[in-house]
Amino acid sequence: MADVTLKKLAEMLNLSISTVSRALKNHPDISDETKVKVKELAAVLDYEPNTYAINLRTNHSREFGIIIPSISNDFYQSFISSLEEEARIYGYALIILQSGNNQVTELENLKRCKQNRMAGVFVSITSNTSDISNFLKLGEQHIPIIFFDKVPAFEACNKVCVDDYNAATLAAEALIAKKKKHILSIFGNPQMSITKKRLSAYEETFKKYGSNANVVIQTTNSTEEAFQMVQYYLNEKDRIDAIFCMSDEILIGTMKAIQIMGLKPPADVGVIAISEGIIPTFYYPHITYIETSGFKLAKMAFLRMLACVAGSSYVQELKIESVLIEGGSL
Amino acid sequence: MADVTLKKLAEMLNLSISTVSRALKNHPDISDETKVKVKELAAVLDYEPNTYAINLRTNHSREFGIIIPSISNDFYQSFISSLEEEARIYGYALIILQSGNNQVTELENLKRCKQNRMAGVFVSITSNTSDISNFLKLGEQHIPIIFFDKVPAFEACNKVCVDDYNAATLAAEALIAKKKKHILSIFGNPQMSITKKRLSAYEETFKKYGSNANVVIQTTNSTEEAFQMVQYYLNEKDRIDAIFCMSDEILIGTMKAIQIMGLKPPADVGVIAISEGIIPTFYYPHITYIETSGFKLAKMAFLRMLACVAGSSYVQELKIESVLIEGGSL
DNA sequence: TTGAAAGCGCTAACAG
DNA sequence: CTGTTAGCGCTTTCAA
Repeated sequence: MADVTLKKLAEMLNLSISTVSRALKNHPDISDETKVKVKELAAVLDYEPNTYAINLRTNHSREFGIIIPSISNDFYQSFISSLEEEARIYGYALIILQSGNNQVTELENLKRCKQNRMAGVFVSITSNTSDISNFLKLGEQHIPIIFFDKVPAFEACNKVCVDDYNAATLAAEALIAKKKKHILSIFGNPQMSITKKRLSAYEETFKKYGSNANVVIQTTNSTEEAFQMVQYYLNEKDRIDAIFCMSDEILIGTMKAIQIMGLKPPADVGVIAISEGIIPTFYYPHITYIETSGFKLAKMAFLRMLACVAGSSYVQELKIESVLIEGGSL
Repeated sequence: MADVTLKKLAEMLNLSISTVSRALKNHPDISDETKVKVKELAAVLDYEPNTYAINLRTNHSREFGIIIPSISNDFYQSFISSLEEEARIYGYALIILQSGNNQVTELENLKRCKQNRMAGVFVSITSNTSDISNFLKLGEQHIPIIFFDKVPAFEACNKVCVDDYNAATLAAEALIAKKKKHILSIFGNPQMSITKKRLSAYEETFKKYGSNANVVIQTTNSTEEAFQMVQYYLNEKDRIDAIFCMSDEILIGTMKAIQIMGLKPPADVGVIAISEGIIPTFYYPHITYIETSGFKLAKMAFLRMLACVAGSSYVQELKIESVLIEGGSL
């Protein structure tokens, strides 16, 4: 069966193409009688407007691009999942592009977004991306860009991210409230701005409360390293009484070590993490964590995008406050 | 800066639009001299063809749709991640549509794929989808459909999935090899074909080997239920010596129960699962599992899709063999 | 070797 | 209230 087009409908009804077009969109100029006739036939023939023609004509599509280092990450997963839901509700489609944390691929993906004249692009940059001039170029083409999570330091762009100071502060406060005295605190790659922010807020909080706790700060790049590190500290004579994990990755290594030694939180050692929220439920008791939810962030990013698409031209930096979720491990 | 079009290039070079178009695509009719001239200017002005116009003209796009119950699932995540990589390499974009395991949403998504004249669609159906006539309609529009993972029972369609018989057989064989005698075997929703297949292969294998093991079969719908169930069985006098988990979901509940009771695999109880492969590494020792990798499945599905796009019209059912990954928990 | 022209399906300004 | 017309940017016959 060949495609049903406006032309075909028009011919069958002995109307002009424009009348049919208008009738279908409820244009006030068209008589009710005609509207009914047209709509009926369209329904019968299962007419569907040709998206390509509409795109060409209007010079934009209802597609958003999203460029992320990798989809294999609980945070991005929840972000995407949530974003797709919103997008669908508003009649937009979501196109996923992974950069593999590689700047070259990231740029290629950006180019695709430009070529395909996306309605807008969400970006979480790679850890090496410093020059964002290429991203800003899309702005000239009136393609709004919303940076989320891993955002550039550059000021004049739309950003939506987790409030890292807030998250780390909450974690420190929870440890202080539980009167922990010997705390192993494991942070991620010290080069990343996320680590810097969390670390400084964490340390400041202990100072602010005049805590006398012995806070050991360590950094690591992998689950495996965290695993080794925690084993080492748990074997010391003056054993630590709590562990703070800056990320899910670190939490996984930490819990492996705790399990191999046959220890049980919170009695043997307290555990608290900053997490997306899935991993903490894999253990018993659930891990107490500071939530950095991709869901909420996605809702916020999407709202900002809608505003930009609608013409908002000013730039905003939005932050999401975290909350403490008690799991029983601290 | 306004968009650069063929027309603009043609005017600037005093050539016709068609000549410019042909020069850009290396048409043999065009002289080398002209080609160079045109390409140079195009490069300088950063000419980019208008995708919308091309789509309209050629009546197809380089976009694949993928409809899944939810992206929040390790298996789909690895599948999508892998599929996106392949797609990008071949110049295709991937559009994600979640059905939320809801048939109505699934149908809406399908409609979108049709409306947007996707080059092809990958589908993993909801657990309730039985009527796939709507999917097959896309075939009439020459939009190939590849079903993966959760595939319909209906014969005449392209399917790519895990070999469930094989996976369950491997698990049973591993348990027999370890001489386990009292095995709690937890399966998922008994309505789903995946459960039926795995269960029958599992039971058959014990029979085939003439095993005298006491194999307790249970089914469950959630992590929480599995958690309760495992606790119950671990508290019995004649305690089980191994647990088989049909899915990651079940494995998580199982491990929670094992942890709360302070038991350590494999000495206290053996554990084996059918899994995507991420979750088993969260525990120590790693869980021994039968791998059902989304990565491999995606590569296969993509190849099949390319063939279909290229015109292959016959229907195939492809299966992926699983492998046993020793983690140390059995 | 190049150009002219038609047309993909739709929208919208303009004219009746 | 309805029709005519031009045109979005590109591809592709057909003609020169």
